[in-house]
Parts: sequence; C-alpha cells; structure tokens
Amino acid sequence: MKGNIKLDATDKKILEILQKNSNITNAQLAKEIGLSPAPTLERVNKLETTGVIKSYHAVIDPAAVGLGVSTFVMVSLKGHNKDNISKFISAIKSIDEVVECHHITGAGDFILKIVCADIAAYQQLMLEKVSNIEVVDSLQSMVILSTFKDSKSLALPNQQA
Amino acid sequence: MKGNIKLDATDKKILEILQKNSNITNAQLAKEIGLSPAPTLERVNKLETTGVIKSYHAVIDPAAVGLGVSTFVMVSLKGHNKDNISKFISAIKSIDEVVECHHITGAGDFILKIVCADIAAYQQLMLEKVSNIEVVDSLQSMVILSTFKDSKSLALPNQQA
DNA sequence: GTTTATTCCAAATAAAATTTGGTCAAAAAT
DNA sequence: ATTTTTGACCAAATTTTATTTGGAATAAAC
Repeated sequence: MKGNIKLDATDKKILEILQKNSNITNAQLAKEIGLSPAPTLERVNKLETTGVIKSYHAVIDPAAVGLGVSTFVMVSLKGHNKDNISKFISAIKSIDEVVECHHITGAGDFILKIVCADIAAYQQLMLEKVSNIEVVDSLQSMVILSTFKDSKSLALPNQQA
Repeated sequence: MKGNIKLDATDKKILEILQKNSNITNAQLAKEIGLSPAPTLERVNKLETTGVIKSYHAVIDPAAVGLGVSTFVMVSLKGHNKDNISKFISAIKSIDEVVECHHITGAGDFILKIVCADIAAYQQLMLEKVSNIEVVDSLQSMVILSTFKDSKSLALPNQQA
C-alpha cells in the first residue's frame, strides 16, 4: 500500500520545498509552484492524508542546548532470533538519547545514533543502559567529530510507477 | 558562542513540543505550556533568532515516493590530510542521495547515510559516484533492513550553564 | 526605595488559512 | 460524435490564526 501514489511534477515541487522549509506560507508555496492557494492547499492536504508527508518538525542546534556528543554505535546481539531482537528493540525505545535504531546487514546487527551532553554522560549511558541490555553482545562506538552534511531532504526519484 | 543561551523550563517545553510537531498552532502551543499566545510567540521567535531552533522541515515517507533503499557507508580515505578531506567533502556535498556525512573516530574516517530508489540505483551510485572520488580508499556498506526508531526529537539535558 | 529589565496578559489588528461556488478541459461513457 | 463525468483549477468570501500594541506585574539592579 505504499509507493503507488501518483505524484506529478507539481507534487514533487511541493515536497522539495516543504522538506527544505515547512514554515513557508501556503500563499508563498502557491507562488513558487505556480498555482493559486486553494489547489495548493488541496495538494498538501492530500499528501498528508495519503501518508506521503508523515510529519513536521523543528530542528534544534544540539550545541545550543548543551548536547555536545553524537555517536554511531554498532551493536551485535548474542543471538539473532526474533525474541532477542524484540527484547533489544523495546529496551532501546525507552532510551531517549538513542535517536535512531536500524537493523542492518554487514558487520553488526544494529546501528544506533546517540546524542547526549558530553563524554561523561555518554560513558554513563553506555555503561548503565546500553551495555546492560542482556541480549547485547558487543558494542563498537564511532564518535562524530564533525558533521559536513545533514540534509533533511530526500532526493525524489523519477517515478517508475 | 553556542550553549550559553539560558533556557528555562518553559523554553524546554516549547522545544520538546516543536521537535515532535512543528505544525501546532501558536494558540495550542500556548495552551500546552500554560502561557498566553503573545509571550509564547515571543519565546519561539527568540529561540529562532538565537539559533536554538535552526529550521523546520516536512518529513516524507521514503517508500511512498519510491525510495526503497537506505544505507550507511563507512568510508576510509587514502590520506587523512586536510586537503584530501576537503576534496572528499565537496564531492559528497554534490551527491543528492547522500543525506548525511559525518567525520568519525574508529574504524573508518567518515560515515555516510544514503537514500535511493532501489539496489540497482544504489549500485550505480556507488560505482559511478562514490567510488570514483579519487581520495576514497575503501567503502563498507551496511544496508538498512528496517528502522525501529527514528526520533526527530533530541532529549534536552538539564542545563549545566 | 527607586529605577530598569523582563515577562506576561488582553484586546485590537493584520495576515494567513480555508471554504465556497463556479469555470474549464480532459477523460469516460453513451 | 456527443454527452456526461471527473478532476483540477481560480477568485473571492469567510474563518481562523498570527502578530502587534499598550500596559500591568514582577524581579533584578542600583
């Protein structure tokens, strides 16, 4: 039930613009895509109700709120069975500093993205929370030294419906 | 010049709410934080002008627009000098499918997040674009099988100003 | 204890979103 | 081939929301 929504060039323009800046007014959006406000709004509403647009978020500067350490962590589990995986996932979901958790192919089983205040907080988080999840076997941390690209826009492919 | 902005409990509430849903009306936001619309708006504006809130974005469903493959790629460069690093970064910035690029400690030098249509598109992207960056030494791909957490909200730490 | 800064509210105003009614053109049906 | 239906659109009215204003209350500075 996904991927079968037809998007024309106008819809794509809307998605490109709203991914870059969702605080644009409907009137301005209408002007940029070359339509009047009424059908523009209608299209945006349709994109929302069909689930193409999932949500809208403010992005904050981590440094400005005292979040100085971001990391990726590769996690290997003790067993790869469904039960262990769901135990791991539910434990991870309760840790606020873990902002992403993906099941992956390759070296590890999961990759996490963690954002927290400083190295001390990170150490404590890893020792007291992540390491303590019983099904966790090994952890490999990669500390982010600096971020050169963090686009909030996905490049839209040429539909192959 | 970062991290020295004082945020009280009300500001934090605002940030928590706007990270979760930036499309809330100012009136509703005011109600949720227990203030009237005027000072609420004033606080939001201040958070924007001081750079605490960086931007606002719509999040789209990758599957709904035909983006079926997401990966992390660990990249090692041939040399770790400034010149090679800046060559790599500028090449990466021009590839739309690369949505994130972080300089990291640990196994590789950089980690990328890539989102594209399918495995064929991914292969082509890697072969024709990423591998072709001259300073790239080795690449290790991790394909995302499924995503269990992708929070757009950072957990705000207790200020230590 | 006065002044100065903030922070806030209620109410007025301005701007924006949303609805409405109807036109037009393309596609489907007859 | 003509009619009907459908979908997308626009202009303008209406409703909702954002924003400004002026002033009160509070707390910090002097």
